[in-house]
Amino acid sequence: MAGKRRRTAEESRTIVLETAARRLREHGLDGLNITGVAEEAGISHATLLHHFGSSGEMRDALAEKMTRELIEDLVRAMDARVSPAELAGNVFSALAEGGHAKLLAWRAVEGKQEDGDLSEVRALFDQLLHTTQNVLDVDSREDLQRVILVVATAAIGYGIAGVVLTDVLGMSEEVVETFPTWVTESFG
Amino acid sequence: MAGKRRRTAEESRTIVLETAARRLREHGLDGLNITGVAEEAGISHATLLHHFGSSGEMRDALAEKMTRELIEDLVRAMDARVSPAELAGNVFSALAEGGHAKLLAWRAVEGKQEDGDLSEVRALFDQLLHTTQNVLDVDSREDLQRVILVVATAAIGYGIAGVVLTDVLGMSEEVVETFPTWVTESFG
DNA sequence: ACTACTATCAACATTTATGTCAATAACAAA
DNA sequence: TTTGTTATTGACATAAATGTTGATAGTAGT
Repeated sequence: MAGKRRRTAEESRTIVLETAARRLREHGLDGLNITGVAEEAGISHATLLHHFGSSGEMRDALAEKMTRELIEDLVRAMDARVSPAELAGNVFSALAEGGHAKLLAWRAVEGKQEDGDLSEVRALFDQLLHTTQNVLDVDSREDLQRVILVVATAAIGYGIAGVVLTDVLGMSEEVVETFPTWVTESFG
Repeated sequence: MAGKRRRTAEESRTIVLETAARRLREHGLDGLNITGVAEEAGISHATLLHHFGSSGEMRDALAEKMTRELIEDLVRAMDARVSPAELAGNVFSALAEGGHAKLLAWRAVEGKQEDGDLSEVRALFDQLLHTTQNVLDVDSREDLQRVILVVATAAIGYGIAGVVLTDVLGMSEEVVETFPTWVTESFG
């Protein structure tokens, strides 16, 4: 029926990766097969392969995109000139948010170690350490590292198992909602 | 060549599930295909299907087994008559240990909500709340819930992303090793 | 209008995963 | 020994995912 719609290569790659990210959220890893992604993206799977080379490379590209978005969220969280506790709360939210936690869970369960630009993440956390070292009430650089680590790990764990845990602990909705704030204020 | 080795049904199921658990640890979710599991377990994949019915049922059985082991580890961690901080440390270790964190990551990324015996987990955490409410230095039941939640989420996040995070934070080995203790002592 | 480039896709080919079946054989009980 | 049960498996069947190819058709530049 409809004649071929010709997009730029970048446009197609973007559509595919956005579709793949949505399917990962909604259907889990099973949603990342190229036939399904291509169909939902409205292109043939041959076209998808033309742009990415292989199924694995598409997944790698998706992981890279999601990692980049996670970093951007973290940067945004740190850019805001707010109180230390609020900054920590932003970092918590950025990490705990569903899609990002799922990215980390995915990579963990696949046994993929972070290949490439871990240096970018490293620089980011360097910045975080620098930004917070003068405002957070900690004695040493070691304590600062510990505080950041506990906030980060708690956020990730919360993003992955928060619903179940607050359930089995019988926590009220109000206590749940104020938990991120409580965590960060307990340290900030 | 070798004649048929006949095991009891339970024996075969055990061998299969142990093999599957090992493959999940070593190869990620891709390791859970029945052909691979059967081969590594030393049986035909037809036999595997005979015992489990389908690939999905084998995975469900594996998830159940791993959940049971996680609960047993938690029970063990709580049984020990130790100081509150040490108890919290044991809970931390039980959750952070590789296999268990991977189980939770797996379920999170598959979007499976806990189907069945969540009641068992609930009872366990009830016990934990009861055991700790008199020994931990907290003001209210709400604070107790928060403390347990932060220890549990930090442990899970640590099991999933601990290596990467301690790396990008540039933490020394000594600080890393004492982190679980530090977390629990900061609250206990 | 012409050309070069390449995004697009249907059809085909291949590989892998999953599931079925009928026959065999180990083991326990009668 | 005989018999019933069922764990076991090779061979086959099916389904699903991935990858390949050749032809078609937008689009930009000349």
